[in-house]
Amino acid sequence: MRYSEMFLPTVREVPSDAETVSHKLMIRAGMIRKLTSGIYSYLPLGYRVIRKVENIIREEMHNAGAQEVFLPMVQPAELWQESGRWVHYGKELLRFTDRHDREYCLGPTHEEVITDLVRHEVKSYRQLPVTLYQIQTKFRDEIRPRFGVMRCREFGMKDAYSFDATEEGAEINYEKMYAAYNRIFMRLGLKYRAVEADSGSIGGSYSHEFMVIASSGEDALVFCSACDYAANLEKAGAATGAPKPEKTEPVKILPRTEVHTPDIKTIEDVCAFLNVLPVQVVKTVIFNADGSPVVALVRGDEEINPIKLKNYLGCEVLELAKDDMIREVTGAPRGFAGAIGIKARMIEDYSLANMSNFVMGANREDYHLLNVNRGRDFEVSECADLRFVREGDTCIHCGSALKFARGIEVGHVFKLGTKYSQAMKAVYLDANGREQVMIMGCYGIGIGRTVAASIEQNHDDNGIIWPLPIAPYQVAIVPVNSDDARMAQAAEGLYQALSSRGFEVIMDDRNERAGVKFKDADLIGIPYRITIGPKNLAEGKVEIRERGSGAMNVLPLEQVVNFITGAVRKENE
RNA sequence: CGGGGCGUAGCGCAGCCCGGUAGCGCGCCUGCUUUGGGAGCAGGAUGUCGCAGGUUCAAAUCCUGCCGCCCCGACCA
Repeated sequence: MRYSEMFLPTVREVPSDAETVSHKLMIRAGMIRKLTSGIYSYLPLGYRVIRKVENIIREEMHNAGAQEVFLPMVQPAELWQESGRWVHYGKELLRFTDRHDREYCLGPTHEEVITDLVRHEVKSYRQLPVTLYQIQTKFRDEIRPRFGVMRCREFGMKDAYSFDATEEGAEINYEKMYAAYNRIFMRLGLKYRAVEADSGSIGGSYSHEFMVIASSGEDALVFCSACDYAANLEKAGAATGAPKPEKTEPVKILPRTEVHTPDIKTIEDVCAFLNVLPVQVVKTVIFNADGSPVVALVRGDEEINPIKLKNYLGCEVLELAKDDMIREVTGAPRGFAGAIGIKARMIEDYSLANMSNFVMGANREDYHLLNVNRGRDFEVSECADLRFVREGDTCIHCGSALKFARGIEVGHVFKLGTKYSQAMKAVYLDANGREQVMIMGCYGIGIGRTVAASIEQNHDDNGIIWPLPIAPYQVAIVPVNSDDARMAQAAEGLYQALSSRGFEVIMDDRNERAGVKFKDADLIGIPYRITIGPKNLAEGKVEIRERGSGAMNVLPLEQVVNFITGAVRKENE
């Protein structure tokens, strides 16, 4: 396209409310504009990239046997009441009423709608399995939208849903999608990692997140330095038993004593006051699990991972106990809780395994206990992995050291099981004529977020560096001086030649100085720039520069088409 | 929802403390010059100073209320 005719408003100055590189560059490159908090318009350049990503996803979905549908965004409350999420989804679900006072919501995801569709049409095992997907705008009323399209309220998402008659079938579908996702993110040219994840409010038995590695990422991920284990920090399993140097002699159990610790509440304070190390202290944390108190014990230098605890308990809502509940179970204010005599269900983390003669709250205001020992002083019947792993911890699979990285979650695959099909009665008749509940899976990719993640990974000081498969245009033609008839003519010739062969080309025919054109071409990240300048043109030559590597080639006009064809073909391999 | 900040030309900002004709840079329009990394000169257009109310002879500036946006936290596929 001719630049002079394009709606491509690039800006030199960075908008003051942009924080991340991708947000700044998407605005500067004229890809997006904000309408209101967390809601963005895509301009032509941005939308071209979106469509490229969508089409790659479409191809791989079709290869994986999924069929495209298009589901409503406005959904009736009844459906959500049936699944139970009208109550549980919370304020992220934007609800409203129509003129008849009927209740609706904007779809933040589409399990209910798709389950409703399939339960009406699928009656027999002969019709299964079926996998459907759509690319839709979702709305989630995020508490705090940020980072441009990375975490916004209205966003484009590809979501696929599989329905199977058998567990084995569901597994196969999950594997198919997992493989398709790997192909998608590979084709998009992203450095990513698939990690084990918690399934969160979508529910279901297990899931993987696809994380694009980026220092600006909102999520922490953990991976093994030796084997291929990788997990979300929330999910990452800690090796059982605290790593302890081998002990030669049995520990002498010392008599328990109570010490006065006025206003000493945190582990840090306790350690300083009693001159002990955090590894000699047991942290006693009281939670409110669906209204009942639950006590979790962990070594003083570790942190409780509430998601692990929640999954262990299988409760609906888990939060830190309020002061009155703490007083109720410990008889003391916050800061002095301990295991001895506490009135609640108690679970200890594996990190307590080798501890003896440790420090603990006394369940009495301003007192702690020294030389507490399990068995003698208290018993805990339940033991589980409750703590956050830390960098350097041992891998639960191979025992090597774990490493940390930051990532942007761009895709998530869930094995849902029967959570929705059960609640919404999506059933079929099996070969024996018996009614069975369908087994579901769901698989999402955030489109806009994927684009932003790509920019986070592919940019320099001058702007975006698009990987060829998602570049909005492949080639930019820059005649250094558009007033010069010979340059303009050469540019026009190349433009026609490349366009007619199916390449996507921007011809910068603006009456701007060369510097401006170069800056814009760099900013919007076009992979190949063909510069037509006076000296080279006098010899019938032009210059081709690669945006990413900066590699430069000067070659005769008539070889340009071949060069670009070859370069694009090579990239696609 | 708690804490903090901001709202003045299309964009980025100054002016506000200490009330007195609304400014700068970029962009935009016109002309001339210039033309390989965001040009120079000359001329020009553009504002209900977020909204509402109050104080005052006089409010961008002081006071009250509201709205919007951003950041930190809590929360969350």
